[in-house]
Amino acid sequence: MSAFPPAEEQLNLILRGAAQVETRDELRRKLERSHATGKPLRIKYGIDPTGFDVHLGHTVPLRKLRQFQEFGHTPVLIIGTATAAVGDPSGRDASRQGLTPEQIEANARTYLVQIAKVIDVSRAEVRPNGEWFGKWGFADVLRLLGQTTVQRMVERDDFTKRMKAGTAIYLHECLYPLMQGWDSVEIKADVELGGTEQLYNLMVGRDLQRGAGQEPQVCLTMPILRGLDGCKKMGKSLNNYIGLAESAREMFEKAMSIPDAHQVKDESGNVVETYEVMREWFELLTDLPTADVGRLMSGHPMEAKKTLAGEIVRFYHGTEAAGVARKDWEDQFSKGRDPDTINEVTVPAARLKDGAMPAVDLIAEAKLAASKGEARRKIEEGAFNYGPDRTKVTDVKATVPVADGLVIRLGRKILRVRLG
RNA sequence: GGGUAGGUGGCAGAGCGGUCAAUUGCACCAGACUGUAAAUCUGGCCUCCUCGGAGUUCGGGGGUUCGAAUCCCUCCCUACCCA
Repeated sequence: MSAFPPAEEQLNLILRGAAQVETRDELRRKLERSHATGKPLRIKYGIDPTGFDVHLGHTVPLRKLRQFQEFGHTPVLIIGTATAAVGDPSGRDASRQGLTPEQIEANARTYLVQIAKVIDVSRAEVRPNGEWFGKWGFADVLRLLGQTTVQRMVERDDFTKRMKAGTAIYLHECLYPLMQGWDSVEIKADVELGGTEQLYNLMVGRDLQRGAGQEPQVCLTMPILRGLDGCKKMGKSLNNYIGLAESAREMFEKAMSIPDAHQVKDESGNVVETYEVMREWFELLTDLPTADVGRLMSGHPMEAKKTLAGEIVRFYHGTEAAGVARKDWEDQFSKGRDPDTINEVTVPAARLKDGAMPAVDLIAEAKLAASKGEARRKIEEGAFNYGPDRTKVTDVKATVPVADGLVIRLGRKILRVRLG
């Protein structure tokens, strides 16, 4: 008796939302065998600890991994401690900076904490790939390099683009796909997950596994999540992401700011293609059935987006927090009231003169603007106001009477001042 | 090793002795409009203030000049072609 659901049933769910499978038949066979023998499949997902934040873009494959886990398969998380030092060239138009071991170590820890919000890490295998690459000598590296050719490496789209654009491609970047592929050999992966831009790297894993006499892994890619701009890939470098560590409030607000749709235009300004960004987010980030999404999308876009934002927040912060975040958002932006909870900033009481301080200083002190010059400009633009009746300041030299608990606003930003 | 073209503000990309804190586009911020979306229009986008100015910027260092992002020397870096 197998604890696994029938292969066909698993297959249907697994393929939902997926971009590509190499190959579908192999996946079915693996699922059938696992169903028959009761032996879980080993599902690999690799993440390079290159920063502090895991963001929603990562969760697209992670959620797929979670689905496998719920069926009873074994997630194998590769923490790219060795590969992070190289830097993945995939989808890049410039070479990526390698990191120091200390940074990598610190990042790896924070990553796991965040990943635990999506999958059950206690029931997953977590393997830093420094585990094996750390033991390698130069001869091992050479053997790995002998597994591919310059032609095959160079035919990749991202390298071709960089060659054309004349940006540097370093040799060590060519090593990256081989390393990632070798991880699959080490852990005997049955399936590897990744974004569509990972297809090349994933396929290298198949070759290396074949070379090592293993059954090649199935490559399953997920669509790339667009960032807050609704256009480019969500990522750290573009600062268009929602991090898993962010508060319910931040998540909700950011999710609400995504465009409903994004239009791609040609040089003469004609619309070539339109993406329904909101629908993509629904499909990649929530479990709502397709029918529900369709119904929401044909209703009022703002309602649909509130549902979307609420679903995202609920997953990471729970139902209650999602409700609060929604109410706060509605208060602040729809009703033009202050939300119940406002971030606070402490201003030293010594800065006050006769209970007041120059508006420019207040704004700079509260970090609502990057510099005093910017604060001045924002005042002139009429972006600053304070207090319950939203007194607007337009005179650059004006002072603001500051009492403990005063609410100040600049554009969409809002803060409560505490005297310290 | 030889040759050629380059390194300018978050990115792209002008400028090639004074009028350059540096045209323009993208990104970003704010205002109007609104659904805090998009589109559109407007303003802003190195820092400081007493708003008139002042101080630091154009790969690093040095030099020529009354004056340099712009000329010279040197070092570092990149791409392309040849070997």
